[in-house]
Amino acid sequence: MKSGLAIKALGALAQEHRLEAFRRLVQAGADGLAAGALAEALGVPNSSLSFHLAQLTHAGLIVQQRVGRSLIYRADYAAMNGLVGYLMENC
Amino acid sequence: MKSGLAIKALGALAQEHRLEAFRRLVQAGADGLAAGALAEALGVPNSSLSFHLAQLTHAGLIVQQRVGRSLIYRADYAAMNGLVGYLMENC
DNA sequence: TTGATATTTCCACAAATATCGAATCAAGGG
DNA sequence: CCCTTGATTCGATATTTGTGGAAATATCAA
Repeated sequence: MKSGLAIKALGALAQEHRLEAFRRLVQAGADGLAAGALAEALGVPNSSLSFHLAQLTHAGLIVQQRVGRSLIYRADYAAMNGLVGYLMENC
Repeated sequence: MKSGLAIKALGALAQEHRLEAFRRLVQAGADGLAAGALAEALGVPNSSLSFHLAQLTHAGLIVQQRVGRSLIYRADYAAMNGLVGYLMENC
């Protein structure tokens, strides 16, 4: 991982709702979670969460898949490992 | 480490100049680096770097010590390990 | 096609962050 | 005491980020 991407990932996780959302996606594992379920769980309006999910997606930390009407989000473990690896190597 | 502090640390590292400054402080080891030396190395005005060092300090990632006219900054390895540990446990 | 559901995009606005010159503060030397 | 050096704080400004209602998009079911 190069530093530009690491900065994006760090910034994506450096926010209360996003860190919590990511944590829950990690716990949810391969099944992932629908955007709506996540919004309700976090007590955040849909539009706000959508913004945060976009940030996490843009940082490469989560991925999106449409299933029927729902958009399922999943944590990208490899990206997370890449970030931790970067921190351990460089810092 | 609890999530509030993790968010502060993530946010502190999620910036080009701060990540680079922290990286250099880690490499510098126990000797640390003076604020001025760091500012010159990064090519950032003193006042700007001072702002960034304050952010890193507030997040607990670095510590400050006055030596004569200079303020020496050092990376706090324990804090960094705490952050990585938090990420590995929770995410 | 109409309607219901799931979610995103748009918009406007509030709040936080980044930048950097100038003024200020601390410490040491002559 | 005065001057220089090293660094922070202040102040003004530009940029980015976060928020949430309303409108738009997508999918499915009847």
